[in-house]
Amino acid sequence: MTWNKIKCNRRELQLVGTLNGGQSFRWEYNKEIDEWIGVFSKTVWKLRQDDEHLQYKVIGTLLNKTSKTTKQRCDGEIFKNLLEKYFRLNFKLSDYYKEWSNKDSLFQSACKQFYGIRMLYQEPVENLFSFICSQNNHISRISTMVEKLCKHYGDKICDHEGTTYYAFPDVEKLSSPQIEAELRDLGFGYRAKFIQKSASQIVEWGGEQWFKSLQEMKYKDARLELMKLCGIGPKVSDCICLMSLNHLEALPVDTHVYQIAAQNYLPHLKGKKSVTEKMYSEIGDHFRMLYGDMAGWAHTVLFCADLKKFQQDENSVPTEENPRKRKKK
DNA sequence: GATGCACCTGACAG
DNA sequence: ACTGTCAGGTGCA
Repeated sequence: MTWNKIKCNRRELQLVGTLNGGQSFRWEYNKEIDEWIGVFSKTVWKLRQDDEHLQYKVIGTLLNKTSKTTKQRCDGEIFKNLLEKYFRLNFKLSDYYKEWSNKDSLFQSACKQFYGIRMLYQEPVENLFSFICSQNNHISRISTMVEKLCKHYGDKICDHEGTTYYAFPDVEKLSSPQIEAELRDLGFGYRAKFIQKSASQIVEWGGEQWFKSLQEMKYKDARLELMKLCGIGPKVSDCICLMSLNHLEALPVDTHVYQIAAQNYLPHLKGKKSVTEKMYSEIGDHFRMLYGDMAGWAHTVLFCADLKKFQQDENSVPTEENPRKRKKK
């Protein structure tokens, strides 16, 4: 099978920063051949880049099994459209980088090395349960937990080069009562209850339709609605708003973002033990003031720069302000 | 309404 | 090999 191509240069899309920046936990990079393999939309994808294109192959898919209307279009443009939507390629990113650079000198210096960082447009269900797993947790363990969810409760898509690939399970499956005990046995800890409980709440409130209504709501309303779910607080709620509900002003404030904010913009917040709700909204509002209505996307670029900075600084001497970070993955 | 603390597990540093 | 620490937070007292 040959590679399909979408015109898109490296300034507009940088795969490593976008796929490995903590947005999705399902992409794997093969260094030897410079290719990515991953799953979204019940489809297994291989991706790579040249200077002028994003290249892709569809390794396997369940789409033609789930709907007849899809089947007719599967040979055509459907995969290209899915990919363009996933990477939000309709946004001219370099224009936004210019805009954010003009508004903020820190962004201006950070973005030089970290161009092409895109906000993925993810599926709400996968996004929500992945980030329930993310709380108080390492990226490496989050990835294995997400894979476990897929392997045990998702539909098999295909085998490829010795690995079996699974779609992310639907909410109905995760809502069944025995799930909590099963997930505990699988090592999910206290998150097991959150997953089962949230799933049944979502089913009760209308499943996919409920997510659709959240997209149509104002950001702040959608945020509060999500926080009614068990195991979803301010931070995870903002992750979901930003990454799968198209509320690009949503801005998740985690420990990293707090550090960045206190270090560079809001010095009076330095040295606090934890992020209170008041601090949380102060930090979010500051960035929204600074960058405007796509502040969440802009802050993700800063966040990536921060992650990578620590990876590069691995051999440097840790200080109190910059403690030794654990290796990601 | 604000603050403090327990929470599952395993990856990683010492 | 063998620990202690702690991670992209949240619920509950």
